[in-house]
Amino acid sequence: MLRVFNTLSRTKEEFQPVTPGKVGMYLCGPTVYKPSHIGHMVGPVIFDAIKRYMTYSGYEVTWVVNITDVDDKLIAESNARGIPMSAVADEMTQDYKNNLAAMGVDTINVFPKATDYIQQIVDFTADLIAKGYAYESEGDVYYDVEKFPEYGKLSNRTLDQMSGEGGGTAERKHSPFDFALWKSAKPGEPSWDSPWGKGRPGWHIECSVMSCCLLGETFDVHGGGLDLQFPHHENEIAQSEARNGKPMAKYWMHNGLMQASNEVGKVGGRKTREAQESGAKEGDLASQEAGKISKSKGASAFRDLLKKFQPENIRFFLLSSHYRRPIDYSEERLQEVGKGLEGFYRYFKRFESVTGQSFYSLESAKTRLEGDDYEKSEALDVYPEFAKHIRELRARFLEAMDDDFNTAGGLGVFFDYLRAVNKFIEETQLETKQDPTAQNALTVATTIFRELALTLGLFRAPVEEDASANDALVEPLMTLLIDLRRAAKKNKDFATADEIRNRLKELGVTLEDRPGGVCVWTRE
RNA sequence: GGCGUCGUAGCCAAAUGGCUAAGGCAACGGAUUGCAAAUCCGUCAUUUACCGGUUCGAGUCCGGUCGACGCCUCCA
Repeated sequence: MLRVFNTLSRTKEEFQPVTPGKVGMYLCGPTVYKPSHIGHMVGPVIFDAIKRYMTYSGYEVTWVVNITDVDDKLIAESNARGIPMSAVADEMTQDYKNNLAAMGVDTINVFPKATDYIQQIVDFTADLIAKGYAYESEGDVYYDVEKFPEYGKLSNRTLDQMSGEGGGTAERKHSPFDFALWKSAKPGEPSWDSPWGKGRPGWHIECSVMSCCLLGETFDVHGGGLDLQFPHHENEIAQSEARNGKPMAKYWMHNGLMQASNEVGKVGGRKTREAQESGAKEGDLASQEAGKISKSKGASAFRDLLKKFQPENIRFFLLSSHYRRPIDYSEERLQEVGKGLEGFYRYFKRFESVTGQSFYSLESAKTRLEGDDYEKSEALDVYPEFAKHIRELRARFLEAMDDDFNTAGGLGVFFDYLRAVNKFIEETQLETKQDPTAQNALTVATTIFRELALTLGLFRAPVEEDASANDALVEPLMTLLIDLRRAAKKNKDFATADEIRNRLKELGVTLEDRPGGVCVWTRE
């Protein structure tokens, strides 16, 4: 039984979709005006794992991630670069999608763009005016927050609490908290026709409209970063529920934000504003503090990070803490996680050398029910203790994931799993003995591991080797060196054997002598 | 100022109020090895920032103190 933390109730709830067996999931995607940074990958990777796990659990999931391609920031960027807004949007959308593809986030069903829904946005806005929840003012259309009594229910605040806050010029608005559904166009700005004159959509309306068009008036999961809880998601609720008269989403899920420990300054929050107002005397200090990574300042482009780290390394890192917690970004942390990952890769090679099968080609169960069946395999029962252990590990993993997608707990189980299978190889001496019975048991155990790893989108395919590092000569040269070294060892000429190994190590190549006179090499 | 989150070992990080507080990284022993590497075995939190309370029982619930952070303004 899946349990999900719902921001609306601030508790974990049993997951029961609106329509049995089907799940509609909407994640707020980016405003495409700058290249994405690592913070933009947090949500997609987490919800990718959530979708995979839900699918594995037997749900048919439709996942929508929107692209907001019309916005003040896009207009500013377009002006700054002297190219059309649509060109900026196309370029950054491509960057975003490239990054998702690199990260293996390929489970998103629809990427709707706001500009493809202008007519629906106009209709939606007109509905809100007709129902008395919005009003026109000098070509703009505003949502009248006073008319929606539940305003603030998601972020747990009331209009009274906020009074004295909020701001900007309120001349055109009834209340400073009213927000724009439609903005009139200034000369030269991209615009569309509407009953209120030429203009463009406000920020929040596109999500209400596209989620409704694609997933229905009430869908199951609405996700996004914690920073979107207010005002974005609050406003989406106000718009959608006022228009449709029913709950917008059953479960609201918010992921914690990526924090940068020092390289990116603190950019949000009251301190900065105060610092600015008081002559920035705290500014320098504040910029040294930890703070969330923001695209409005300095975070390096994700595509550059991909040059330094394997996508799987980044994915493993993102899944190594619970999704609702903030996660600190640092290259050291990424490297540390990478060391842990290597143990898995080594095991996959070991598995292949012992059974002759590639881990990546194992056909594992696609659903939990299939897996329940598969784990009963008699090949495993030949080794009762091992069988019991493997089944316990699988149960522990599923238990962790059922409890609000505890990927960190699940990854912990993976390391126990790794030890179990390595130990099994030692105990059965599979590296030096032919033992089909033990090989079968190991294959079953490893296939179950693959089944679980795939629910997180991990270990789907071999990590790409750096093509430039391996030209056709490397393989035969390594074979030559290893043969020479073997001959030296046979003659007890360990000095030569060690020199070969040491000098290769200096070149970044590690030799490992395995039982049976086998020598394996790996490079960094 | 309002609302909220968090504080678990040297670092990272799990844990429906209930058995010995997972796991990773680092470190240190041992097995194995010609020596290594890898792997396995073992050590590494009498205790969850601090103080008090509720309870048969608290990392977990309540109150307070200290500290870190988020939102209230563009954000994933």
